[in-house]
Amino acid sequence: MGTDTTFYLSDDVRKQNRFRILSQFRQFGDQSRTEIGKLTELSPGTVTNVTTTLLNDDIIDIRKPVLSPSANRHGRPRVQLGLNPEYNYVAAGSLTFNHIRVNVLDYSGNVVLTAQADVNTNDSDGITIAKNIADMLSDLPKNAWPSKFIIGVQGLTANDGNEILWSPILNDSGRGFASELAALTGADVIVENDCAMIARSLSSDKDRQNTSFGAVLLSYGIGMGLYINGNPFQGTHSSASELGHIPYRRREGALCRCGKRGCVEAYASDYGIWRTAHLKGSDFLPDDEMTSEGIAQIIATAQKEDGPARHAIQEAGRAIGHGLATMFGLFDPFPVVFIGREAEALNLMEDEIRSAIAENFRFQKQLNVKFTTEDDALHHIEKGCAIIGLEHLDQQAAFGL
Amino acid sequence: MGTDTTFYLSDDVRKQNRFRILSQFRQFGDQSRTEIGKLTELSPGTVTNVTTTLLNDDIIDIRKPVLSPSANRHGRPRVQLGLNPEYNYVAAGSLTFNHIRVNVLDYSGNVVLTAQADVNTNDSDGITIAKNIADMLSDLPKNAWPSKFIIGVQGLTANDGNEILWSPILNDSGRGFASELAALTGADVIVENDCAMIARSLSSDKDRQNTSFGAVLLSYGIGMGLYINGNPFQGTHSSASELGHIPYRRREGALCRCGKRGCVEAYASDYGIWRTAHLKGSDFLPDDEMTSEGIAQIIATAQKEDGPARHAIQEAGRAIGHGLATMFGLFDPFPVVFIGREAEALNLMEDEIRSAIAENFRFQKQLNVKFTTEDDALHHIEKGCAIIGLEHLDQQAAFGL
DNA sequence: CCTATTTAATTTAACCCTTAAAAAATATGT
DNA sequence: ACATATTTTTTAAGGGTTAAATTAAATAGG
Repeated sequence: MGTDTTFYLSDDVRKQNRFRILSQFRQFGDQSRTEIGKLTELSPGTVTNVTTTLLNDDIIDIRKPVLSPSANRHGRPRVQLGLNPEYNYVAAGSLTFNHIRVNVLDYSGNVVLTAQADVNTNDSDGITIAKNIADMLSDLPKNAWPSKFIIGVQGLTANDGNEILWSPILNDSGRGFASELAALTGADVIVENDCAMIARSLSSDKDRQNTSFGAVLLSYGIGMGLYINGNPFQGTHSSASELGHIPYRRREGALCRCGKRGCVEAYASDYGIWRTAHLKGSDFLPDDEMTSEGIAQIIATAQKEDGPARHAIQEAGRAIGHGLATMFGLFDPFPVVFIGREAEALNLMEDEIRSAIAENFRFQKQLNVKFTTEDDALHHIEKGCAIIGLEHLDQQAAFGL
Repeated sequence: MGTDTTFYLSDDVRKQNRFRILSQFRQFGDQSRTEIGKLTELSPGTVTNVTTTLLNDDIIDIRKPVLSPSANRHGRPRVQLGLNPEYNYVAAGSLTFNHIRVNVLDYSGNVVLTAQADVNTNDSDGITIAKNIADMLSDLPKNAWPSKFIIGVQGLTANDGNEILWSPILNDSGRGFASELAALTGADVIVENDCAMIARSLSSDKDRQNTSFGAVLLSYGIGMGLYINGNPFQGTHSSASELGHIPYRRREGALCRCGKRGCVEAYASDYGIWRTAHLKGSDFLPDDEMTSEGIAQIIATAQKEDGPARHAIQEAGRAIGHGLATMFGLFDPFPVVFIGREAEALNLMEDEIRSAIAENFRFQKQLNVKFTTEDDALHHIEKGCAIIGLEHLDQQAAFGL
């Protein structure tokens, strides 16, 4: 929380308290000054001072002077304050294989626009992709124009959010769409790893506050977002934590879409499962013949009967277990949330995952890692992006620039 | 740097600036108030205020009013201030296979005592080990008694420094020596991972400020300490980053001292190399027959001629390369510092390490990671511990408790 | 209807910290 | 001695926070 700027005069204290109070509104919604004071442990006088300047700056708003229905029947009623929706806007989107979806949210977090479109991601250049995205905002009134545009993308993104370093769904030109989009919209464009955003979204859950967990996305690829004791993990310069490309079967391994052999992904992603289920050779990379329906079919069949489909799912489980065991050795064990199309087959792979972990992980006899599943990966990617964008606005509002 | 406590009143500002100034002395040694002011960007008045209270608290000291020989010949001479050596003391030690070494340092960082002893680490209980360590302080005058005792140990240590979770050189009772030592000495005892301390020591190097790097210890085991953009990496609850136990040859793998098969360590540690060089079976775990001299012999032979010794070193290189490639996928590539007995054979393994990385690492065509070597692992372990201990004292002096 | 009671929010006075500017201290050079 | 140079301390002003007092705005009750 907060920011670790140099911090040595009282001006910084004021800004810090401004941010503190904005975060309070962000997390718990509309509140009275009294509540803010109690929860932030700031004195009533300070709350008055800070909220007065926030009101003057149009960052917060006075809501109807409703007094909580059941509570305090006596006394002066509390005045509810809340984030001013019109203070600023952010766009939060997801860019997935051949598909774009964008939400625009006001400063208080309400979605004011949702749009989606199909784009040929792999074959388009950056300008085309940027235009497609920008066009989705055409219905937006000018006064609701976003100043931040956060997009979750499958692939490696730079820590500063300025660059996509590698992506399985974008070519070299397509990777550069962010700067084009910034030029077209005038917004600050930030690209983030899809799984990091899922984790960001899940981390706002009350039960995950300040905990460690990994969000594993099982779909077109195998990705992971990781939180360590409440902080998002990042590599030295990218989103990193590439669970999908941990070596699983080095030498004799199956071909991975990254070009190498034997990655976890080559066995555990949808195309890996498809390949195993259809008894194709380990060099075969499915293309158009693999469809969403085909994958759903495999999962359904695997649930019903023992056979190639179920074996494929189980092999995926072993690969994932191997990858998780490796990660547990480097990051310590953490609870795992599975999400994405194949997550619904977790019941079929859980035994394989757990025994692969037991076989590979050291230092602890019995390791009972908690597994859960979540639905709707796209929703969480976009929610994570929205959180990032709104947090940027909060910092801007609190610290100025 | 600093601490991320809640921060909302001017009292916190003062403490923060106190810490700022102490860190300045810690990093650059004796200085005048003017220099402190310039480097910390605090005003002369503030420097006077803070140094006055620090002087009153006996935390800093007035040095001889030497004025720099060549510089300013006119004007009032600067008064050199410095950390008061007698303010407090720390002990910094290393606990390695059958050996203990301890340094006691005064608050300004001077070593005032060095002692070492042999202990049967694997067969001793916690009380015995603690007594052995405490006895090493017997020559110490009471006024130089350490209030912090930091010890670097091979194995997994808890993030809070209170516990050794697993160690190849300690049995279950031995692992508990820290609390016994605290009781015997009255000091706060903190246990830290040996490689994390090596990395801590190296991170204080000016060229490594705010950078990323890994310190790989090649000796009785394979360990690693990792810095990510200037911050020490820690797992969710332990020192983690166990490079040595990344799966390398899962199924057909050689036996590792951790009980599993095919770990990187099973090929790259001294016993792994010994085993390969002596053409022993993959289940053979050498004991007394493996000596320091024997390892030195293998390295010397490998340097001279092609044969089993050199092949063993090269196989070690492939295992290390595999481990590093896996880490690079999870943390992004980082420069590596090799240290420990086998580091001097880096010239014989570098090609194998690099080609194993090239074979396993994705996302980047040409990866030119910087390799360097460093001598005297024990020295760096102890220096890292000393830095930790003194930093604790600085925080105590600045923030009170 | 008017007043006591209760709770919320603001104002006031005191305190702490920082900084810029002025003053004091302490040397050198002539 | 006296002017000059540099370092350090002191002073006054400004900003932030808090505890306590005050003001505001509602309910309850006779």
